[in-house]
Amino acid sequence: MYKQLLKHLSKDIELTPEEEQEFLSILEHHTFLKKSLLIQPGQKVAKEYYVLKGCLIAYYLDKAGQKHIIQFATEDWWISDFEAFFNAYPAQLYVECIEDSEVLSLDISVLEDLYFRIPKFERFFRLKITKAFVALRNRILSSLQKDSKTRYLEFCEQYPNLQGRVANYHIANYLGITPESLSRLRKGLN
Amino acid sequence: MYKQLLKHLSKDIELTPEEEQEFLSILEHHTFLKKSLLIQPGQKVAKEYYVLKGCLIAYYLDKAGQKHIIQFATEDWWISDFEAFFNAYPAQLYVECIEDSEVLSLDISVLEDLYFRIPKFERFFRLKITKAFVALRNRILSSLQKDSKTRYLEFCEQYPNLQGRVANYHIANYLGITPESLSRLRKGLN
DNA sequence: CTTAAAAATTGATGTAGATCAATTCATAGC
DNA sequence: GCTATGAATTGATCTACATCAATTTTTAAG
Repeated sequence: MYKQLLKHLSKDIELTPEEEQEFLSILEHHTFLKKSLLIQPGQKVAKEYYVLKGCLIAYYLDKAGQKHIIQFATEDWWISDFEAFFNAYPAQLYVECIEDSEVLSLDISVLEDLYFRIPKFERFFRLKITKAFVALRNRILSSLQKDSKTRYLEFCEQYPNLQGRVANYHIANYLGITPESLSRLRKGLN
Repeated sequence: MYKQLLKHLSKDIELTPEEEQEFLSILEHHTFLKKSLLIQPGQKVAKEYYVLKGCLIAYYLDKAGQKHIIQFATEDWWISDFEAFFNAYPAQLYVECIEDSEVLSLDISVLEDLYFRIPKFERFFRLKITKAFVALRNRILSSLQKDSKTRYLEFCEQYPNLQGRVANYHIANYLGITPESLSRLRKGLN
């Protein structure tokens, strides 16, 4: 069941079988239906989520109250509300399932405790967020070269397995354009 | 001399005097003149840099060969080429001084070694990059609400100490607009 | 202080993509 | 299968910002 997850961990850190078991033991398994919310503003406990199956969207609200998609997460992705780590809440996060999904969750306080006992996990999550940082920075770069056709093509390349699974208006939101513009843009690609 | 840096570390981790000394001992001190480059493509060794004094710009190149500013770093900021950590180089980074600057550097391989000996440092840099991630994500949010006047005002709020130190064409580049547009936009603010 | 080079401003014009409105297409519930 | 609701497309128009070109202002060097 969790073979994929352990393989995923083993790319960055080497764990003993006991450590693997310890990690698995602090995870909680959930199934969420399409359209349900994993994270929403005002939630008391911060968690890390690991997607086993299905697809999630992370939305952020800006000051104008607009939702913006900042990330799609599918199988084998981690997603979390990093602001919660610092008890700082300028922006507000929603995480919504757009497909029925299976997810593992990990309470931040339990995770912090694990970091102290087994620093290898601190290493794992440091590497993970560093990669996320790089990916996010590349998104800023591509948004600065503000040609939306190129950005759409990059999106398709980057998420080939999302074709047909994610609504076009979600993709448009992610790209920062309107659904109408995306529609015209796609038309122009044939 | 390094009081500020130690204070900075102590916000996130508690170090013994010996650990503090060990950390300071692996740092190298440099002074760079205005317009010199700390990091440029093709550089063999990856480093972390800590700005003691002055101001640095991190530029990235996109596929079209255009430089885009993705970050300004002043006193007490860390800056580094995270892609180098993974030996992956899709994007190319320049870090340039726009003022005469004093900088401490830390070799990545030495740092990795330190992580194993004293995991607290892994913790420190995990927290640091998590904060950087949050800041970057907020930039994406503000770039999605693509009203450049608002974005400029946010920039001014976020970097109040850069007023007059950074050229307007650098700010325009950072915001993803032309210097002409920034000029008109600023005019409209009076 | 003078001069050259770089930065900032201003003006005129063009364009990508927004907005608003209407229509067609797809999906889900009965 | 039919109907209702949400998604996607298409068209017409508008606007923020880009681009190109010229001018003024600032900065740095001799």
